[in-house]
Amino acid sequence: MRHATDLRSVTTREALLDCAERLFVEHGHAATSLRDITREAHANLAAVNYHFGGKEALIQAVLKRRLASLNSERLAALDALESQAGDQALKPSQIVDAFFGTLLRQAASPTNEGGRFLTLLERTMTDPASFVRTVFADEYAGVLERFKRALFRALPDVPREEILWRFHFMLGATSFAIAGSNTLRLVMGWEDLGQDAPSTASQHGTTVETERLLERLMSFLLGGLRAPLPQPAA
Amino acid sequence: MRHATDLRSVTTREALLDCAERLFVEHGHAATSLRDITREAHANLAAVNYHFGGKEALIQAVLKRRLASLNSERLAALDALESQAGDQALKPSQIVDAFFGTLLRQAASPTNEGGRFLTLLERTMTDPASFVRTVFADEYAGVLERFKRALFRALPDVPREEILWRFHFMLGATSFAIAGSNTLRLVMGWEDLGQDAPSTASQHGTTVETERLLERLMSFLLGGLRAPLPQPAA
DNA sequence: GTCTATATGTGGATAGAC
DNA sequence: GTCTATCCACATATAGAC
Repeated sequence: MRHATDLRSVTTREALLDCAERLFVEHGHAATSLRDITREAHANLAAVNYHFGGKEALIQAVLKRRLASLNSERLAALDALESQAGDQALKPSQIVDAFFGTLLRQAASPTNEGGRFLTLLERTMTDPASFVRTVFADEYAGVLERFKRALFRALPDVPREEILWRFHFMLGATSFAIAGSNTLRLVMGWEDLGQDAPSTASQHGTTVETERLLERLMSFLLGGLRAPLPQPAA
Repeated sequence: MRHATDLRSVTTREALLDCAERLFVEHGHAATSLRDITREAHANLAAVNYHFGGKEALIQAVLKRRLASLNSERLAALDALESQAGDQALKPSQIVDAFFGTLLRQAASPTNEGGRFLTLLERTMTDPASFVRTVFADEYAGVLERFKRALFRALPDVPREEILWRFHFMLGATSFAIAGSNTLRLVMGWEDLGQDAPSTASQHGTTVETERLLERLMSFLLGGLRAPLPQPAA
Protein backbone atom coordinates (compact mmCIF):
# COMPACT_ATOMS: atom_id res chain seq x y z
CA MET A 1 0.00 0.00 0.00
CA ARG A 2 2.90 2.38 0.39
CA HIS A 3 6.36 2.15 -0.94
CA ALA A 4 7.54 5.68 -0.58
CA THR A 5 8.84 6.53 -4.06
CA ASP A 6 5.17 7.34 -4.34
CA LEU A 7 4.29 8.44 -7.85
CA ARG A 8 5.39 10.92 -10.49
CA SER A 9 8.09 13.10 -8.93
CA VAL A 10 10.94 12.62 -11.32
CA THR A 11 13.19 15.09 -9.63
CA THR A 12 14.27 15.12 -6.03
CA ARG A 13 12.68 18.47 -5.63
CA GLU A 14 9.28 17.16 -6.61
CA ALA A 15 9.64 14.07 -4.51
CA LEU A 16 10.32 16.25 -1.52
CA LEU A 17 7.26 18.36 -2.20
CA ASP A 18 5.03 15.33 -2.62
CA CYS A 19 6.23 13.52 0.47
CA ALA A 20 6.25 16.64 2.57
CA GLU A 21 2.68 17.37 1.59
CA ARG A 22 1.50 13.92 2.53
CA LEU A 23 3.28 13.94 5.86
CA PHE A 24 2.06 17.43 6.68
CA VAL A 25 -1.50 16.35 6.09
CA GLU A 26 -1.09 13.27 8.22
CA HIS A 27 0.79 14.72 11.16
CA GLY A 28 0.96 18.47 10.72
CA HIS A 29 4.12 20.29 9.78
CA ALA A 30 5.23 20.85 13.35
CA ALA A 31 5.29 17.14 14.03
CA THR A 32 7.02 16.29 10.77
CA SER A 33 10.80 16.39 10.79
CA LEU A 34 13.06 16.89 7.84
CA ARG A 35 14.39 13.45 8.56
CA ASP A 36 10.92 11.98 8.10
CA ILE A 37 10.50 13.74 4.81
CA THR A 38 13.84 12.95 3.29
CA ARG A 39 13.63 9.33 4.35
CA GLU A 40 10.25 8.97 2.69
CA ALA A 41 11.45 10.70 -0.45
CA HIS A 42 14.61 8.62 -0.67
CA ALA A 43 16.56 11.81 -0.53
CA ASN A 44 19.38 12.98 1.62
CA LEU A 45 18.81 14.96 4.76
CA ALA A 46 20.67 17.91 3.33
CA ALA A 47 18.50 17.94 0.22
CA VAL A 48 15.78 20.06 1.75
CA ASN A 49 18.21 22.71 2.68
CA TYR A 50 19.81 22.60 -0.72
CA HIS A 51 16.62 22.80 -2.74
CA PHE A 52 14.50 25.05 -0.59
CA GLY A 53 16.76 26.69 1.92
CA GLY A 54 15.13 25.39 5.06
CA LYS A 55 12.06 23.80 6.54
CA GLU A 56 9.88 26.87 6.53
CA ALA A 57 10.60 27.51 2.90
CA LEU A 58 9.66 23.92 2.09
CA ILE A 59 6.36 24.30 3.86
CA GLN A 60 5.66 27.48 1.98
CA ALA A 61 6.52 25.84 -1.31
CA VAL A 62 4.11 22.99 -0.60
CA LEU A 63 1.32 25.42 0.11
CA LYS A 64 2.09 27.75 -2.75
CA ARG A 65 1.99 24.94 -5.28
CA ARG A 66 -1.56 23.99 -4.36
CA LEU A 67 -2.95 27.42 -3.67
CA ALA A 68 -1.64 28.92 -6.87
CA SER A 69 -3.17 26.16 -8.94
CA LEU A 70 -6.49 26.36 -7.14
CA ASN A 71 -6.82 30.09 -7.35
CA SER A 72 -5.84 30.43 -10.95
CA GLU A 73 -8.51 27.89 -11.81
CA ARG A 74 -11.00 29.86 -9.77
CA LEU A 75 -10.17 33.03 -11.59
CA ALA A 76 -10.46 31.27 -14.91
CA ALA A 77 -13.90 30.02 -13.97
CA LEU A 78 -15.01 33.47 -12.97
CA ASP A 79 -13.56 34.99 -16.11
CA ALA A 80 -15.47 32.52 -18.24
CA LEU A 81 -18.72 33.25 -16.46
CA GLU A 82 -18.33 36.99 -16.68
CA SER A 83 -17.38 37.13 -20.33
CA GLN A 84 -20.29 34.85 -21.05
CA ALA A 85 -22.72 37.02 -19.11
CA GLY A 86 -21.68 40.18 -20.89
CA ASP A 87 -22.47 43.15 -18.69
CA GLN A 88 -25.14 41.40 -16.71
CA ALA A 89 -24.61 40.45 -13.09
CA LEU A 90 -23.92 36.81 -12.42
CA LYS A 91 -26.24 34.61 -10.42
CA PRO A 92 -25.08 33.91 -6.87
CA SER A 93 -25.11 30.21 -7.58
CA GLN A 94 -22.66 30.67 -10.43
CA ILE A 95 -20.26 32.60 -8.28
CA VAL A 96 -20.50 30.15 -5.45
CA ASP A 97 -19.85 27.31 -7.84
CA ALA A 98 -16.86 29.01 -9.39
CA PHE A 99 -15.34 29.41 -5.98
CA PHE A 100 -16.38 26.42 -3.95
CA GLY A 101 -17.19 24.03 -6.74
CA THR A 102 -13.77 24.54 -8.24
CA LEU A 103 -12.26 23.74 -4.88
CA LEU A 104 -14.13 20.50 -4.45
CA ARG A 105 -13.59 19.38 -7.99
CA GLN A 106 -9.90 20.04 -7.75
CA ALA A 107 -9.80 18.19 -4.46
CA ALA A 108 -11.32 15.21 -6.20
CA SER A 109 -8.92 15.24 -9.11
CA PRO A 110 -6.62 12.23 -9.49
CA THR A 111 -3.62 14.37 -8.60
CA ASN A 112 -4.86 14.44 -5.05
CA GLU A 113 -6.05 11.48 -3.11
CA GLY A 114 -9.35 11.95 -1.39
CA GLY A 115 -9.52 15.02 0.71
CA ARG A 116 -5.81 15.40 1.27
CA PHE A 117 -5.67 18.75 -0.36
CA LEU A 118 -8.67 20.01 1.54
CA THR A 119 -7.13 18.99 4.81
CA LEU A 120 -4.03 20.91 3.88
CA LEU A 121 -6.06 23.95 2.97
CA GLU A 122 -8.11 23.80 6.12
CA ARG A 123 -5.03 23.68 8.30
CA THR A 124 -3.44 26.48 6.35
CA MET A 125 -6.40 28.69 7.01
CA THR A 126 -6.08 28.34 10.75
CA ASP A 127 -2.38 27.84 11.22
CA PRO A 128 -0.91 30.07 13.89
CA ALA A 129 2.54 30.35 12.33
CA SER A 130 3.09 33.64 10.60
CA PHE A 131 5.07 32.22 7.70
CA VAL A 132 2.04 30.11 6.85
CA ARG A 133 -0.37 33.00 7.11
CA THR A 134 1.82 35.02 4.82
CA VAL A 135 1.57 32.51 2.00
CA PHE A 136 -2.13 32.21 2.49
CA ALA A 137 -2.68 35.93 2.42
CA ASP A 138 -0.51 36.42 -0.65
CA GLU A 139 -2.18 33.71 -2.65
CA TYR A 140 -5.70 34.62 -1.69
CA ALA A 141 -5.76 38.37 -1.74
CA GLY A 142 -6.47 38.80 -5.43
CA VAL A 143 -9.04 36.07 -5.77
CA LEU A 144 -11.05 37.20 -2.81
CA GLU A 145 -11.19 40.70 -4.16
CA ARG A 146 -12.59 39.51 -7.47
CA PHE A 147 -15.17 37.25 -5.91
CA LYS A 148 -16.27 39.81 -3.42
CA ARG A 149 -16.94 42.28 -6.19
CA ALA A 150 -18.89 39.68 -8.11
CA LEU A 151 -21.03 38.90 -5.09
CA PHE A 152 -21.70 42.55 -4.39
CA ARG A 153 -22.98 42.93 -7.92
CA ALA A 154 -25.04 39.78 -7.75
CA LEU A 155 -26.72 40.73 -4.48
CA PRO A 156 -27.18 44.47 -4.71
CA ASP A 157 -29.85 44.66 -2.04
CA VAL A 158 -27.92 42.77 0.63
CA PRO A 159 -25.66 44.87 2.83
CA ARG A 160 -22.05 44.31 1.90
CA GLU A 161 -20.98 43.55 5.39
CA GLU A 162 -23.58 40.83 5.51
CA ILE A 163 -22.29 39.33 2.28
CA LEU A 164 -18.78 39.26 3.64
CA TRP A 165 -19.84 37.48 6.75
CA ARG A 166 -21.79 34.93 4.80
CA PHE A 167 -18.90 34.38 2.49
CA HIS A 168 -16.82 33.70 5.53
CA PHE A 169 -19.38 31.25 6.87
CA MET A 170 -19.38 29.50 3.52
CA LEU A 171 -15.65 29.11 3.71
CA GLY A 172 -16.04 27.45 7.06
CA ALA A 173 -18.74 25.08 5.93
CA THR A 174 -16.69 24.09 2.91
CA SER A 175 -13.60 23.69 4.96
CA PHE A 176 -15.38 21.10 7.01
CA ALA A 177 -17.15 19.55 4.09
CA ILE A 178 -14.59 16.93 3.39
CA ALA A 179 -11.61 17.63 5.48
CA GLY A 180 -13.03 17.54 8.99
CA SER A 181 -11.10 14.51 10.05
CA ASN A 182 -12.55 14.43 13.49
CA THR A 183 -16.02 15.81 13.44
CA LEU A 184 -17.14 14.06 10.32
CA ARG A 185 -16.64 10.69 11.90
CA LEU A 186 -18.32 11.76 15.07
CA VAL A 187 -21.29 13.40 13.47
CA MET A 188 -21.81 10.58 11.07
CA GLY A 189 -21.46 8.03 13.80
CA TRP A 190 -18.62 6.19 12.17
CA GLU A 191 -16.18 4.44 14.41
CA ASP A 192 -12.74 5.81 14.93
CA LEU A 193 -10.35 4.02 12.66
CA GLY A 194 -7.61 3.73 15.23
CA GLN A 195 -4.59 5.81 15.97
CA ASP A 196 -3.53 7.46 12.79
CA ALA A 197 -6.47 7.20 10.50
CA PRO A 198 -6.01 8.73 7.08
CA SER A 199 -8.17 11.43 5.62
CA THR A 200 -11.75 10.41 6.11
CA ALA A 201 -12.94 11.23 2.68
CA SER A 202 -10.41 9.08 0.89
CA GLN A 203 -12.28 6.07 2.15
CA HIS A 204 -14.95 6.48 -0.46
CA GLY A 205 -13.42 9.30 -2.40
CA THR A 206 -14.61 8.40 -5.81
CA THR A 207 -15.72 11.02 -8.24
CA VAL A 208 -19.30 9.97 -7.69
CA GLU A 209 -19.12 10.64 -3.99
CA THR A 210 -17.55 14.00 -4.57
CA GLU A 211 -20.30 14.89 -6.99
CA ARG A 212 -22.92 14.12 -4.38
CA LEU A 213 -21.05 16.01 -1.74
CA LEU A 214 -20.83 19.00 -4.02
CA GLU A 215 -24.57 18.96 -4.53
CA ARG A 216 -25.21 18.74 -0.83
CA LEU A 217 -22.79 21.49 -0.04
CA MET A 218 -24.02 23.78 -2.77
CA SER A 219 -27.61 23.68 -1.65
CA PHE A 220 -26.53 24.32 1.91
CA LEU A 221 -24.32 27.23 0.93
CA LEU A 222 -26.94 28.83 -1.26
CA GLY A 223 -29.56 28.36 1.40
CA GLY A 224 -27.34 30.18 3.84
CA LEU A 225 -26.32 32.86 1.42
CA ARG A 226 -29.90 33.71 0.53
CA ALA A 227 -31.34 33.34 4.01
CA PRO A 228 -33.51 36.17 5.27
CA LEU A 229 -31.49 38.94 6.83
CA PRO A 230 -31.20 39.09 10.62
CA GLN A 231 -32.73 42.54 10.86
CA PRO A 232 -33.98 44.06 7.60
CA ALA A 233 -33.48 47.63 8.71
CA ALA A 234 -29.89 47.61 9.92
CA MET B 1 -0.75 45.00 28.85
CA ARG B 2 0.48 41.70 30.14
CA HIS B 3 1.99 40.83 33.41
CA ALA B 4 1.65 37.09 33.34
CA THR B 5 0.12 36.28 36.70
CA ASP B 6 -2.88 36.88 34.53
CA LEU B 7 -6.10 36.59 36.46
CA ARG B 8 -7.84 34.26 38.85
CA SER B 9 -5.74 31.12 39.04
CA VAL B 10 -5.07 30.88 42.69
CA THR B 11 -3.34 27.57 42.48
CA THR B 12 -0.31 26.73 40.37
CA ARG B 13 -2.37 24.12 38.62
CA GLU B 14 -4.90 26.66 37.43
CA ALA B 15 -2.24 29.13 36.42
CA LEU B 16 -0.67 26.46 34.27
CA LEU B 17 -3.98 25.66 32.63
CA ASP B 18 -4.74 29.30 31.93
CA CYS B 19 -1.35 30.14 30.52
CA ALA B 20 -1.12 26.97 28.51
CA GLU B 21 -4.49 27.67 26.96
CA ARG B 22 -3.52 31.13 25.92
CA LEU B 23 -0.21 30.09 24.47
CA PHE B 24 -1.76 27.16 22.65
CA VAL B 25 -4.24 29.47 21.01
CA GLU B 26 -1.55 31.90 20.02
CA HIS B 27 1.09 29.53 18.74
CA GLY B 28 -0.37 26.03 18.70
CA HIS B 29 0.61 23.38 21.18
CA ALA B 30 3.42 21.99 19.05
CA ALA B 31 5.18 25.32 19.03
CA THR B 32 4.64 25.93 22.73
CA SER B 33 7.24 24.53 25.09
CA LEU B 34 6.82 23.73 28.73
CA ARG B 35 9.41 26.37 29.37
CA ASP B 36 7.18 28.98 27.77
CA ILE B 37 4.23 27.90 29.83
CA THR B 38 5.92 27.67 33.18
CA ARG B 39 7.71 30.96 32.68
CA GLU B 40 4.45 32.70 31.89
CA ALA B 41 2.71 31.08 34.84
CA HIS B 42 5.53 31.96 37.25
CA ALA B 43 5.87 28.31 37.98
CA ASN B 44 8.76 25.96 37.92
CA LEU B 45 9.63 23.92 34.88
CA ALA B 46 9.00 20.72 36.77
CA ALA B 47 5.54 21.84 37.83
CA VAL B 48 3.83 20.62 34.69
CA ASN B 49 5.17 17.17 35.17
CA TYR B 50 4.23 17.17 38.79
CA HIS B 51 0.68 18.38 38.34
CA PHE B 52 -0.24 16.72 35.07
CA GLY B 53 2.33 14.09 34.33
CA GLY B 54 3.59 15.46 31.05
CA LYS B 55 2.92 17.79 28.22
CA GLU B 56 0.31 15.68 26.47
CA ALA B 57 -1.68 15.32 29.65
CA LEU B 58 -1.58 19.07 30.12
CA ILE B 59 -2.93 19.65 26.66
CA GLN B 60 -5.69 17.18 27.26
CA ALA B 61 -6.55 18.84 30.54
CA VAL B 62 -6.80 22.22 28.85
CA LEU B 63 -9.17 20.87 26.25
CA LYS B 64 -11.24 18.82 28.65
CA ARG B 65 -11.88 21.76 30.91
CA ARG B 66 -13.44 23.80 28.11
CA LEU B 67 -15.22 21.03 26.27
CA ALA B 68 -16.80 19.58 29.38
CA SER B 69 -18.15 22.95 30.40
CA LEU B 70 -19.44 23.73 26.93
CA ASN B 71 -21.14 20.42 26.40
CA SER B 72 -22.80 20.23 29.77
CA GLU B 73 -24.28 23.63 29.12
CA ARG B 74 -25.49 22.46 25.74
CA LEU B 75 -27.16 19.46 27.25
CA ALA B 76 -28.77 21.63 29.90
CA ALA B 77 -30.16 23.91 27.21
CA LEU B 78 -31.56 20.97 25.29
CA ASP B 79 -33.03 19.44 28.41
CA ALA B 80 -34.80 22.68 29.21
CA LEU B 81 -36.24 22.95 25.73
CA GLU B 82 -37.43 19.40 25.65
CA SER B 83 -39.05 19.38 29.05
CA GLN B 84 -40.76 22.61 28.12
CA ALA B 85 -42.02 21.22 24.83
CA GLY B 86 -43.49 18.14 26.43
CA ASP B 87 -43.76 15.40 23.85
CA GLN B 88 -43.79 17.73 20.89
CA ALA B 89 -40.85 17.97 18.53
CA LEU B 90 -38.66 21.01 18.92
CA LYS B 91 -38.24 23.62 16.24
CA PRO B 92 -35.00 23.41 14.28
CA SER B 93 -34.12 26.93 15.30
CA GLN B 94 -34.36 26.00 18.96
CA ILE B 95 -32.02 23.07 18.52
CA VAL B 96 -29.56 25.06 16.51
CA ASP B 97 -29.57 27.75 19.12
CA ALA B 98 -29.04 25.31 21.95
CA PHE B 99 -26.00 23.94 20.18
CA PHE B 100 -24.40 26.83 18.35
CA GLY B 101 -25.85 29.69 20.33
CA THR B 102 -24.57 28.18 23.53
CA LEU B 103 -21.16 27.94 21.94
CA LEU B 104 -21.04 31.54 20.89
CA ARG B 105 -22.44 32.84 24.11
CA GLN B 106 -19.93 30.89 26.12
CA ALA B 107 -17.17 32.11 23.84
CA ALA B 108 -18.24 35.65 24.63
CA SER B 109 -18.37 35.16 28.37
CA PRO B 110 -15.91 37.17 30.44
CA THR B 111 -14.03 33.99 31.33
CA ASN B 112 -12.74 33.90 27.80
CA GLU B 113 -11.33 36.81 25.94
CA GLY B 114 -12.76 37.33 22.52
CA GLY B 115 -12.70 34.25 20.39
CA ARG B 116 -9.87 32.52 22.17
CA PHE B 117 -11.99 29.58 23.11
CA LEU B 118 -13.35 29.20 19.61
CA THR B 119 -9.88 29.16 18.15
CA LEU B 120 -8.98 26.42 20.57
CA LEU B 121 -12.04 24.45 19.62
CA GLU B 122 -11.45 24.89 15.94
CA ARG B 123 -7.91 23.63 16.18
CA THR B 124 -8.98 20.74 18.33
CA MET B 125 -11.42 19.64 15.69
CA THR B 126 -8.76 19.36 13.06
CA ASP B 127 -5.71 18.45 15.07
CA PRO B 128 -3.81 15.52 13.62
CA ALA B 129 -2.47 14.27 16.94
CA SER B 130 -4.31 11.24 18.22
CA PHE B 131 -4.22 12.25 21.86
CA VAL B 132 -6.14 15.37 20.90
CA ARG B 133 -8.69 13.51 18.85
CA THR B 134 -9.29 11.18 21.74
CA VAL B 135 -10.32 13.96 24.07
CA PHE B 136 -12.50 15.49 21.44
CA ALA B 137 -14.26 12.24 20.66
CA ASP B 138 -14.83 11.44 24.31
CA GLU B 139 -16.26 14.80 25.18
CA TYR B 140 -18.47 15.10 22.14
CA ALA B 141 -19.89 11.66 21.64
CA GLY B 142 -22.82 11.99 24.02
CA VAL B 143 -23.85 15.49 23.05
CA LEU B 144 -23.84 14.80 19.36
CA GLU B 145 -26.03 11.79 19.85
CA ARG B 146 -28.63 13.82 21.71
CA PHE B 147 -28.64 16.65 19.21
CA LYS B 148 -28.80 14.34 16.25
CA ARG B 149 -31.86 12.66 17.66
CA ALA B 150 -33.47 16.00 18.30
CA LEU B 151 -32.83 17.12 14.74
CA PHE B 152 -34.17 13.90 13.30
CA ARG B 153 -37.40 14.47 15.19
CA ALA B 154 -37.60 18.09 14.21
CA LEU B 155 -37.09 17.39 10.52
CA PRO B 156 -38.88 14.10 9.92
CA ASP B 157 -39.15 14.55 6.17
CA VAL B 158 -35.47 15.28 5.56
CA PRO B 159 -33.27 12.23 4.97
CA ARG B 160 -31.13 11.58 7.99
CA GLU B 161 -27.94 11.48 6.03
CA GLU B 162 -28.72 14.92 4.72
CA ILE B 163 -29.30 16.23 8.21
CA LEU B 164 -25.98 14.87 9.35
CA TRP B 165 -24.14 16.52 6.50
CA ARG B 166 -25.82 19.80 7.15
CA PHE B 167 -25.04 19.56 10.80
CA HIS B 168 -21.45 19.07 9.83
CA PHE B 169 -21.54 22.08 7.52
CA MET B 170 -23.00 24.13 10.33
CA LEU B 171 -20.14 23.13 12.56
CA GLY B 172 -17.73 24.37 9.93
CA ALA B 173 -19.48 27.67 9.45
CA THR B 174 -19.58 28.25 13.18
CA SER B 175 -16.01 27.25 13.58
CA PHE B 176 -15.04 30.01 11.21
CA ALA B 177 -17.55 32.44 12.59
CA ILE B 178 -15.21 34.05 15.04
CA ALA B 179 -12.10 32.03 15.12
CA GLY B 180 -10.91 32.22 11.52
CA SER B 181 -7.91 34.29 12.30
CA ASN B 182 -6.69 34.35 8.77
CA THR B 183 -9.63 34.29 6.45
CA LEU B 184 -11.70 36.74 8.37
CA ARG B 185 -9.18 39.47 7.90
CA LEU B 186 -8.78 38.65 4.26
CA VAL B 187 -12.43 38.40 3.45
CA MET B 188 -13.26 41.52 5.34
CA GLY B 189 -10.41 43.37 3.75
CA TRP B 190 -8.75 44.30 7.00
CA GLU B 191 -5.03 44.69 7.01
CA ASP B 192 -2.84 42.13 8.60
CA LEU B 193 -1.96 43.26 12.06
CA GLY B 194 1.62 42.16 11.84
CA GLN B 195 3.42 39.05 12.85
CA ASP B 196 1.57 37.59 15.75
CA ALA B 197 -1.80 39.17 15.70
CA PRO B 198 -4.14 38.10 18.45
CA SER B 199 -7.52 36.56 17.92
CA THR B 200 -9.36 38.72 15.46
CA ALA B 201 -12.58 38.82 17.34
CA SER B 202 -11.09 40.20 20.49
CA GLN B 203 -10.58 43.46 18.66
CA HIS B 204 -14.19 44.36 19.09
CA GLY B 205 -15.26 41.43 21.17
CA THR B 206 -17.86 43.11 23.27
CA THR B 207 -21.07 41.40 24.14
CA VAL B 208 -22.87 43.58 21.66
CA GLU B 209 -20.71 42.44 18.79
CA THR B 210 -21.19 38.84 19.75
CA GLU B 211 -24.91 39.32 19.82
CA ARG B 212 -24.87 40.64 16.28
CA LEU B 213 -22.61 37.87 15.12
CA LEU B 214 -24.91 35.34 16.65
CA GLU B 215 -27.84 36.77 14.76
CA ARG B 216 -25.94 36.72 11.51
CA LEU B 217 -24.73 33.23 12.03
CA MET B 218 -28.10 31.89 13.09
CA SER B 219 -29.88 33.12 10.02
CA PHE B 220 -27.15 31.69 7.84
CA LEU B 221 -27.25 28.33 9.58
CA LEU B 222 -31.01 28.07 9.47
CA GLY B 223 -31.03 29.09 5.84
CA GLY B 224 -28.61 26.30 5.07
CA LEU B 225 -30.34 23.77 7.25
CA ARG B 226 -33.70 24.37 5.61
CA ALA B 227 -32.42 24.78 2.09
CA PRO B 228 -34.17 22.76 -0.62
CA LEU B 229 -32.78 19.28 -0.93
CA PRO B 230 -30.30 18.55 -3.71
CA GLN B 231 -32.42 15.84 -5.29
CA PRO B 232 -35.84 15.31 -3.73
CA ALA B 233 -36.07 11.66 -4.73
CA ALA B 234 -32.78 10.25 -3.55
C1' DG C 1 4.67 21.28 46.43
C1' DT C 2 8.64 23.60 44.77
C1' DC C 3 13.13 24.06 43.07
C1' DT C 4 17.98 22.96 40.82
C1' DA C 5 20.56 20.24 38.11
C1' DT C 6 20.88 17.14 34.78
C1' DA C 7 19.95 13.09 31.80
C1' DT C 8 18.63 12.03 27.31
C1' DG C 9 16.72 12.70 23.01
C1' DT C 10 15.66 15.06 18.68
C1' DG C 11 15.45 18.71 15.65
C1' DG C 12 17.32 22.01 11.95
C1' DA C 13 21.22 23.47 9.82
C1' DT C 14 25.96 23.43 7.67
C1' DA C 15 30.86 22.34 6.23
C1' DG C 16 33.24 20.01 3.14
C1' DA C 17 34.36 15.62 0.50
C1' DC C 18 32.74 13.38 -3.59
C1' DG D 1 23.42 17.75 -6.80
C1' DT D 2 24.38 14.37 -3.37
C1' DC D 3 26.19 12.52 0.77
C1' DT D 4 28.54 12.09 5.59
C1' DA D 5 29.56 13.81 9.77
C1' DT D 6 28.88 16.99 13.04
C1' DC D 7 27.51 21.26 15.55
C1' DC D 8 24.39 23.33 18.46
C1' DA D 9 20.06 24.75 20.23
C1' DC D 10 16.30 23.33 22.66
C1' DA D 11 12.79 19.99 24.15
C1' DT D 12 10.81 16.73 27.72
C1' DA D 13 11.43 14.43 31.64
C1' DT D 14 13.33 13.03 36.18
C1' DA D 15 16.20 12.55 40.38
C1' DG D 16 16.80 14.31 44.56
C1' DA D 17 17.57 18.35 47.86
C1' DC D 18 14.74 21.62 50.26
